[in-house]
Amino acid sequence: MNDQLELNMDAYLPLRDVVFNTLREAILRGDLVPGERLMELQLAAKLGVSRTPIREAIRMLEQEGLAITIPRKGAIVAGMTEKDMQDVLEIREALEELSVQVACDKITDEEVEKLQRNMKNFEHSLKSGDLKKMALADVEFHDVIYQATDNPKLINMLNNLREQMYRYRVEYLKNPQNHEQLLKEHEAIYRGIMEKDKDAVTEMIRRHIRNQVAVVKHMIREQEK
Amino acid sequence: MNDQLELNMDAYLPLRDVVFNTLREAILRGDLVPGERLMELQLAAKLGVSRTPIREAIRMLEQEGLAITIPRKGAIVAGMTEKDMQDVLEIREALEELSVQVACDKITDEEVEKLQRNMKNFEHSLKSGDLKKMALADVEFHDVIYQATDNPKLINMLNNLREQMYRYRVEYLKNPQNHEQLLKEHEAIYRGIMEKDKDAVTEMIRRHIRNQVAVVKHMIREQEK
DNA sequence: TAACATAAGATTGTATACAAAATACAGTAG
DNA sequence: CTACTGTATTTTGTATACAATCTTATGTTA
Repeated sequence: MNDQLELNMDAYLPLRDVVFNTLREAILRGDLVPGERLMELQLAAKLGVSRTPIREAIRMLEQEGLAITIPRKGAIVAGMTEKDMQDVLEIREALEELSVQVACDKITDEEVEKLQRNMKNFEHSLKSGDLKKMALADVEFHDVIYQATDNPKLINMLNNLREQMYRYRVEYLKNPQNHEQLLKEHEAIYRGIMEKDKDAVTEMIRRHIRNQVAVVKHMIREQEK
Repeated sequence: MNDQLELNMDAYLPLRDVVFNTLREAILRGDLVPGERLMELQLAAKLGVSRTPIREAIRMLEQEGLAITIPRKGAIVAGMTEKDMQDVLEIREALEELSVQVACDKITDEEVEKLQRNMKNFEHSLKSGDLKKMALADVEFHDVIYQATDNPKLINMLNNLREQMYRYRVEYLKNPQNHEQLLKEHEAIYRGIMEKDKDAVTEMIRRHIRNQVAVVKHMIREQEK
């Protein structure tokens, strides 16, 4: 059923990392759905490797919150209830606020320019109608801010939190009603950071996150049926 | 040299979890020092298990930031530079602030009572002079606040962040000069939460964290020599 | 038919075996 | 003495084998 599962052997990485990336993306894309069992032998056969790298990849997924394993019963893809999403967004709000505040202090002129470019790029992507492009452009916009914090651990956490809602993100972008709103918010965030107005930009990023809560929650409620 | 390494086989857990906990504690205690190599065969021999659970445990440590592995070269215990600590505390400050704010909204009367008990317990532990006791009582005090947030992901993150500075925590408590200060801060935090005064308690927890920064930084600087 | 016991099969847990890469080292040429 | 090269050793990467546990199916009894 999951015939999308295919190894990318380009890079000369240990198989555990290749398997980890493959499974991670499959989960985030929704090819592997919450609750689905991750059976070692089955995955090993499908990916053409032995159980060893599969097991190690599962340990890594586990620590990222993407899989849950019950000893001697096996691993399943972690689901996300409405409560889980609320919890994630609560944390994300705090850390996104932190990141824009730090960014106001540390961002360089080049990075501000890059932020502007990526904002415009996002605007273009909305017109293209290509969902993948939009999602990528959105990520790239926020990434400039993350990078500007110069705090690798924070960047890592934010990427992780964002990843957790990736499945719903694409759905969110499908609805053109959200586009104008998103664009306005990006512009306001950009302006705030450019002017290093911490209070304004904190308020903006807060709204930016909160606007996503209701929509994503609604989607989860649909899905849980 | 690390003869402290010993497996605790009480619980009926998969060996990977037992090994993970063992190594984690050894790292946090400082028995395994930053930069030290985690060699599979050596650890397997020392702990009396095969390489398989060792490798899986290392994958888990990696994801927690306690170990770093370079493909085909092996894993080493992750170190903490002054910059790393600063980064951790920056994040911790934001999440501790979040946790007290949420706690103000959600904490129950029983939990407030428990907070008071744990505060007094911490006070007693200071008088006892037992460092382990102090560290535990301190953890228990803050844990009440964490639990009150009713956000398991947040609790997990905060525990993880706190863990990262555990090695320095004990050193911090060794100096009696810090005791009175700590006690005052705990009292102020308790009072703020009891009165649900978000602004006050946010300010207090911020100070509580920041007071640790200078001291811990100093210790790292000593250690890096 | 329902409840249960039991055996067969499937799946995870752990150890081991073998392959590939990295490292250490000895010897040699310059 | 230094730099290099080839070899031996160590260490990690991956696959496989065997054991323990869990699941499922089957059949038996009430």
